[in-house]
Amino acid sequence: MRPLFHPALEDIKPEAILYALSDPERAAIYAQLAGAACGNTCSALAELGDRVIPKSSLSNHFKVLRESGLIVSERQGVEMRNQTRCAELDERFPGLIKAILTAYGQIPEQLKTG
Amino acid sequence: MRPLFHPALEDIKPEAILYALSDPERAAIYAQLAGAACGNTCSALAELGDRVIPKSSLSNHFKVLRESGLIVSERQGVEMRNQTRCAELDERFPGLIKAILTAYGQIPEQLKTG
DNA sequence: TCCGTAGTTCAGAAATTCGGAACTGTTGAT
DNA sequence: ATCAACAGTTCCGAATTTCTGAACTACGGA
Repeated sequence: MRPLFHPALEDIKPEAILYALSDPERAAIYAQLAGAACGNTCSALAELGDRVIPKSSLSNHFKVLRESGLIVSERQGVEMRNQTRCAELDERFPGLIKAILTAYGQIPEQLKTG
Repeated sequence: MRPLFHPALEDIKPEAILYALSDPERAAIYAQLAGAACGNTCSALAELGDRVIPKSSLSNHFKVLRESGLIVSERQGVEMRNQTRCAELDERFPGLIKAILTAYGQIPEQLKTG
């Protein structure tokens, strides 16, 4: 497996963020991660709405989120822990993530103040 | 020519907004409109960066912006006046547009306070 | 009526997305 | 050591979307 790519904070592009979150399924995954205290695995999120997301699609969603700079993924044994880069991102693009999650009506408690 | 479709405020979807602005060219057009006091025409924006945007592409960009709810277009004689729906949108998705334009580093004066 | 201008629509090529099947890497059992 | 189970990735073909030149429509002026 290829090593996972994570962009440096300064290389994160707004268009990549917007693109990644313009897919409601990905946005829901991201919102879920933003709400989870600890990192979440891939398969834990396979069933967000009514449909079951195929695992290749899910894997791709995580890749898009990761490479846009929204999340960090780290292999932990057989599975993958995924966490948001909220704090970092808010520094680079103030208010952006919060406004997007609010627009989707998915703002988690942790982000409400700030 | 078919009548132009504009979604009602309550029908505007966050994913459509994000998608529309995830294209840097469209975002630049939108930022330009947001900065212009009066509406702007299509062809006035044909040359934003270094490349000249083909007019069919430009027409499509405006269509995407319009149908996502970001702008209103109105025929005025032979040309088209385009205006943003900033105020309305900010009511529906507080802070979203401002945060996006800020992220792109294109926040116009009019939006800086508020 | 005929021409020029602004923008839209059409259509085919190119690029992207989706998802099943095969594969990789890790853990635990025998 | 070998095997099986599991989490996730990669591959690749089908379906969808995007792009843009060319044709077309709509309006205004001469």
